[in-house]
Amino acid sequence: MAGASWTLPKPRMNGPPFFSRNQVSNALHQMAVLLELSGANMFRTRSYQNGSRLIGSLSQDLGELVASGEIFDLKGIGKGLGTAITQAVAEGEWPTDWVELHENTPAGLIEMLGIPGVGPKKIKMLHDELGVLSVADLQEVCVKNEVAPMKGFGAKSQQKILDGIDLLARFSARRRLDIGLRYGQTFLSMIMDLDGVERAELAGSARRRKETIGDLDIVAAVQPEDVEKVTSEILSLKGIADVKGAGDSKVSVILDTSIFDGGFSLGHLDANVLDAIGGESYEQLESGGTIDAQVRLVPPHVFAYTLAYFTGSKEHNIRMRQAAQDKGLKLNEFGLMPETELTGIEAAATSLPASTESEIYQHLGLQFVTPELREDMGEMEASATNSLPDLITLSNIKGALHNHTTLSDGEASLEQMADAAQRMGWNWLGIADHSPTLTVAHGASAEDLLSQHATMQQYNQNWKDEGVDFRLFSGVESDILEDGKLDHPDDVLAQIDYVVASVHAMGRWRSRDESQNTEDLLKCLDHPATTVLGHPTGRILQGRDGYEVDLHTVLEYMSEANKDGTLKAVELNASPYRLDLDWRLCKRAKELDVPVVINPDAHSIQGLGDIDYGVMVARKGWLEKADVLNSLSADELVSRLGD
DNA sequence: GCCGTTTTCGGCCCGACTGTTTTCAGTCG
Repeated sequence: MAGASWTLPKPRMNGPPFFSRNQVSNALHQMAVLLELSGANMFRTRSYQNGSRLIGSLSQDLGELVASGEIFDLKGIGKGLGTAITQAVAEGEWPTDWVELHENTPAGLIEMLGIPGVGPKKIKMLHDELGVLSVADLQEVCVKNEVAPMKGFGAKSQQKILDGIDLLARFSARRRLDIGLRYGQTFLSMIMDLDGVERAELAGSARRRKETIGDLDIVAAVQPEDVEKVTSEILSLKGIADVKGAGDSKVSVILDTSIFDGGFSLGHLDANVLDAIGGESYEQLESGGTIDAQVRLVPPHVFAYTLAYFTGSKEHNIRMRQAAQDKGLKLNEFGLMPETELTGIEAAATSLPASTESEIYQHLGLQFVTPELREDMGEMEASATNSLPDLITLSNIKGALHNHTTLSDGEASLEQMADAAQRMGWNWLGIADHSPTLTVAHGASAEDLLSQHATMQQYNQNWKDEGVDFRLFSGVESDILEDGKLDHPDDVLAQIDYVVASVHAMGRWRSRDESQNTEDLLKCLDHPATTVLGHPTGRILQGRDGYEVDLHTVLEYMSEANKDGTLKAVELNASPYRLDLDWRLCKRAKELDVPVVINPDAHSIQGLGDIDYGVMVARKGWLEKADVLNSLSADELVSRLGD
């Protein structure tokens, strides 16, 4: 939890609204965690959690909702939370009890929540009875054998805590989507090949394409008489570093990189990213990393239910259960059935049959929800009214605008990149090398940029003459400088096709506050040459948070600008290290009619392949073909870019 | 703390697993 401060946000404005959506959402989330630790009623805790999600994904202006009192109309915001939020937003003051709870909760207790097998109740007991204030304290009292004699604990619990602390120190972090999928798909294909496995699928957050993944869940359909055999076959697969447990229905293991045939390599990393995630030793860290995996073995007739259940999310499952309840049915990982005396797998005998997840949704009168959307972010409502989006697919992609060549810090030449794009079946490719200010990335001079532009025009003419349906677009990734200025003279920018404007001076931007950063981005968008806002927050997953910025305001501003016919698009940076725009905001961009462009930000030929991750996130963000510039033909793009 | 046409109280999703107990509490997903 690097960087988590656990103080309530400070007001950034001098008048209302004193706090932004993100700040209120964060405050509610922190309150939920702190309430949990204080032993509060779990349903009360959940209210804060729901409130946090609700406010965080709000599309309306929070200041206006508060001013008009409509905040109380939101489902999930009642008298308590509504009053607290109103006080904060309108007056700049958090409720006294919120402040006190923050002041009275030692930061170490929050950190202890990360230890597997240790939850709020145990932390509270350890704190109250042994005075434990931190993970280090906890380790000490365990070693001194002071935990085992406590009521409700024992020798095994004490050891489990010590193991958990060890695990937390060794690899506490979640893994990025690309790494998780690499492990997941490899392990899955090994399991599918086993004798006795009839079907198997990746479930969990990997299947939902979350940007990071905690552990892998795989569901396998196995006849009961084969379970024992399959279990032992799984345990003898390569790549298993440790076995955490193996029962009748579940095998729990830890995988390491020996699972990969060709060894483990991350490929090219640009200097910026490498710096943020810990330098040269990073690849070594990843190649020594592990990931937890659970395989659920279930009879074939309950497979679809178990797959749906373990795909989650938890929030989506809750909504599904409520939908079942509304029909007088009970939904669990074994089936969808009328209330019965039977429990567990026995009750499955009374379940409505379903061999696919679609049938489960059908039984509930719902449209099938694709796994990426199962986050309770509006998909249940859309499903009920048969209005889920027709999501973009990889085959809709005809090109991308933000890629690098050897002119700045890319590994491949213009020719090699163009060739690779054609082999991927693309019809066009945009090159946007770095601008002069970014010296670490060998930012190209105006002269070199214009020379590259001339070369591209020549190639374009040649392809046209040869009847090849492929075109290059010349852009630049311009640094956003002080006051939102761009990094080349206007007359230079006017000659090329487009500008991707991105922030790279992260030190400065991260030290400033949200309103100032937002203001500078808006100024930069005012420049007529600015076409695309590149990696909008500058975050590096597992590396560093982005700079503070109110992207809702930025997107609304872009939306207004687009009404004049000028093109202001937001980038969804497809690098698995970034995935920035966040999927939660893709949906907002879509609602505002701000075009999204999925950009691999490729620094090599292989880097173009990162488009896959961009499409995954775009789908998770509800984007359809028409919402994304990548689906345009070269001619259509020319007309969108204007003169 | 939220919710409600069985509405101002009494519910709130559900089950497995673990380790502790001797019928259950805590944690996890």
